[in-house]
Amino acid sequence: MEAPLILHSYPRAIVHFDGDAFFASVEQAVHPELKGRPVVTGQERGIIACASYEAKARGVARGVTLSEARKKCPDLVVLPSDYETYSLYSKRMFDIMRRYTPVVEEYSIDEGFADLSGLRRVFHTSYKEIARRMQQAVRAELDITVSVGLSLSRGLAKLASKFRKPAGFTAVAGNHLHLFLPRIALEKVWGFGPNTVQLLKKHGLQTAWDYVRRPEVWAEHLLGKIGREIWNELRGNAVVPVATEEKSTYYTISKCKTFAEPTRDRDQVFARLVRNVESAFIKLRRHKLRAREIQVTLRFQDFTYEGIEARLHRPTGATQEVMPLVRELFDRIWRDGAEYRATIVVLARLEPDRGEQYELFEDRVRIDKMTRISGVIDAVNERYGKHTLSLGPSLFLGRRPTTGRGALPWRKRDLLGGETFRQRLRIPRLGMQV
DNA sequence: TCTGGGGTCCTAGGACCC
DNA sequence: TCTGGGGTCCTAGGACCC
Repeated sequence: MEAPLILHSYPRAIVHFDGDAFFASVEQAVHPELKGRPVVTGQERGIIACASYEAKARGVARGVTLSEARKKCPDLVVLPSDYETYSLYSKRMFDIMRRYTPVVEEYSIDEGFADLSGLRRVFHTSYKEIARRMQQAVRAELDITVSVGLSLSRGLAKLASKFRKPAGFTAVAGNHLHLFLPRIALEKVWGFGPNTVQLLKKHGLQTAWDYVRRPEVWAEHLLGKIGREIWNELRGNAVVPVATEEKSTYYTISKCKTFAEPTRDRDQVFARLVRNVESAFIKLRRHKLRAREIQVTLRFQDFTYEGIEARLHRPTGATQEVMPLVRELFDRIWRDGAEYRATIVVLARLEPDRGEQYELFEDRVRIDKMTRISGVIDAVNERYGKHTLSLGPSLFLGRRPTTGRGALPWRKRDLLGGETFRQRLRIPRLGMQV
């Protein structure tokens, strides 16, 4: 038999706080006249990104199209997303949390963790009371609400904060786990997605409690490392620490855009692809990174994909530098007559952009020039809006299509064959024909 | 849940090398 | 030339998250 569940109340005290309908709440805080009204954000995409609780009460949910939402709720207030303001509120929220402990993890824009372990003496009060003060401070200073969960691990704290929303407060002490976990369905558990839940149900489990009652080795055997971690976290054994250092860099940067209408028009699709490439590179430069690999994928009407990737000879942050290559990749995977639904660009093998490193024989003047052009484009777009200034067709139309030529495109999740082909190009030198 | 956009991490299996 | 065993690195793809 496994070790018993922890019985004392808080061997560690981890708080999870989760902004309630964060974007919509921030809008209501900034525009108090919107309080009590059904507010949604996401106007720019035509799909609801976040719905206030008033809107949710009227049946308006995230992901729904605006036209549908308006049918349900004619007096809906629809706002464009204002990420700058949301980020500002997010920062203030985390600053408030850090007044209580430096051990704060910014998990996403609207949720985070804090480790209060050992702070009862500092504050001369209980963990519950400290967590409540944090929650109240956010409400008092930012005029938005957060739901708070207090428990023994990140995994449990997260379940607790979801248990009551909005403005909920749920503390689950070690001696209450046997009351809490049987009320948590498997699909609520952090880290259990649809596939895992299905698998666990096949083994006769229904709740988080069923899961932690199985031996640890059983969990690990079935679900691997993740399974063991979740098992421990749910039993109150905090195996995943609250990570304070901010995640400063990316492994990949991707941009993906679905068309309003599927199309067979080659120029249309290519134009969208170019726009994605530009967006991806803008983000890349903003984070002072360079890419060594680019992947171009087209999505068909039936949700299958076809893509190609190329390793760059030299890491770059200059959009123009890869445009001829993008053209070539596109030409290789394009299929006449196919109906396309989206373009996806992924920049990978990112590395920090620390100054320039030229290799022998590289055209230093040209590279400098392209880097400067990118800088100017960013500055203009920063000031006048994204894509105000973008690349003209001449920059990428210079190279002739190279369709055919033994191209072997890959198809992900090919429903017919089930085989995966991936074409890989190693480009010895960037084709630059500006 | 009929499908929006942007990420991360883990793992099995192949390539390659003693 | 056939047989082992073991280590490392890399990659594709699955699964999950907000």
